[in-house]
Amino acid sequence: MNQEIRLRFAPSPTGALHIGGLRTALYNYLLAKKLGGKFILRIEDTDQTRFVEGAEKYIIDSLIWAGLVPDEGVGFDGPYGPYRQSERTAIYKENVQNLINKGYAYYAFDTPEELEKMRAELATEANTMPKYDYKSRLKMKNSLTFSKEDTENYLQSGKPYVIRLCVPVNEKVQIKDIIRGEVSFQSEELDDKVLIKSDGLPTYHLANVVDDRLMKISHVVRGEEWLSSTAHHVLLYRYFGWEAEMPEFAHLPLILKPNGKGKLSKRDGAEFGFPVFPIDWKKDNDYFPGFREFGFLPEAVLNFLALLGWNSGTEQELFSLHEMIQNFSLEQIGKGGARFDFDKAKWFNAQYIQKSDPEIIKREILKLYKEQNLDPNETQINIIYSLYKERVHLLTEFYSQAKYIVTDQFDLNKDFVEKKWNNDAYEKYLRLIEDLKNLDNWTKERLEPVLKNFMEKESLKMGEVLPSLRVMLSGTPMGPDIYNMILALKREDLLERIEKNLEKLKTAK
RNA sequence: GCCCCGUUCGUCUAUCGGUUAGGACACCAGAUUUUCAUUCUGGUAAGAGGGGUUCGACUCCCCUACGGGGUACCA
Repeated sequence: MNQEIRLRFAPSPTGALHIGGLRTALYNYLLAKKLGGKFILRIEDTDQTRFVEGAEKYIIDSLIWAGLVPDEGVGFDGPYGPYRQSERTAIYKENVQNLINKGYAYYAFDTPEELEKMRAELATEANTMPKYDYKSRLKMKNSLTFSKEDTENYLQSGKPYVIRLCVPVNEKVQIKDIIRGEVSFQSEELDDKVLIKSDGLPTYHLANVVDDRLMKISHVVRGEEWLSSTAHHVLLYRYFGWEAEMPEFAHLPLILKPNGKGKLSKRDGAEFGFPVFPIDWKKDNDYFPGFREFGFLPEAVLNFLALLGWNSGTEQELFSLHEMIQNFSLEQIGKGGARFDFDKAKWFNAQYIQKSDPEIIKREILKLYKEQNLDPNETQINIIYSLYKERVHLLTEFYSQAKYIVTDQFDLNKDFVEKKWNNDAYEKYLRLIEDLKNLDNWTKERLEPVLKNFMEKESLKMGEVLPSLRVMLSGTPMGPDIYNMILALKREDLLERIEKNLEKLKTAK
């Protein structure tokens, strides 16, 4: 087999792309690039009832943010378009006609009510969910039970109908899955899947097989939720006469909720306090901040996602996209579902903040402050970066922790005020301010003796003075080296700020 | 209910019949930072249970349990 390598990521535009989808895209991208092939974006918009405005653009924007830019697809062109399934209905109809001619598909005229009735009537204890299959199809209204004339008449009448796959009896359907090995189904267990819906649009099953064939897809890498229906897909390939050139299949394990109970869903973000979307998603009155808004670098998200299920077989944890491509293989993907671990995601991000080109991080810092209507100068940005790059896990912390360098608008840490601050020290700090005022030419070397003196004279410990001073300076008792913090501010501003916040501490207590 | 897939430290995982079961996150302790964070060092911690196969099983087979997915004119 010496065919071109082509992989597709095929989401449906029913809402924001979630992080599991992004991982699927990543694995497709990695394999495509590893094998020197193409990465294709196909939009599976065959369900008009679930169509969500803006979702398609969101998917594209997310992929671009993450750096997984398609070679072909919706928004990127290519020789196998259109890449939007809603624009390919004629193709599906033509192909399904071929199936009907060969007797592998048939028309079905049952209304939703009639289907429901069938399920209710046929339900037994041993089979609580009866299917439209070899057992029931001859009891239903379809071209198998209608005479030729009746079928013709029905079709002409303009009444709605669907086209179903006629699944055989007593056949073993085998699937070769790169991740799971051989998986087999007995055909009696399979239902007569709808291929064309009454609105004339295809279902996923038909559309994905036809498109994968026509778009010359070499590998289908998708979520585990598709494993069961792959048997139907194999049958379709067979009936179309394409079985010998079927793509290879790989079904990915799912990303689970942190508590392991079920797959990660869109609502979990709000519940557990972490992002589940790459970038922010606004819909009606809902707003979901994404990884980007939480302060993640895309490289970190990719690295985190890649390792959620895949490993290189070595002890390396940090991979650039390029290294991931070099090392990737589907065989190295685990079979079990992986729980989402936000702590680990943050750890990756901290690593990337430290590793990344300082200019990129500084640009992000500036953006962050601009969003808050602050305009730090270059010197301040440099100070923020160098003082905090080893302390933060999220880019947003460059603002939340370091904004005191740019503004004096911040609250004093409540916990400190209540538990640590003692008003007995008030007078002492007044005297420190005097000492500082009397000191000119501030440098670390000149400040140090002043502070040491102060502690000795007032019999205060480092552990009391440093947090207290930090609170007066920045609002929180934690932070980088105190001298660096002091020197990060202008002398007059600093003195003024300490005085002001010392008063605040006193009155707040 | 039925079908399919899965199950190694709390979490992500390595191991592809013979290892003191390794690494990472988290956690704990010590060192450094005369504070916090970072960093460094060390530590706690795992093969769901039961049967086989084998000289030998985390690795292979079967059963059970548990988890997940599917069972739509949704993808």
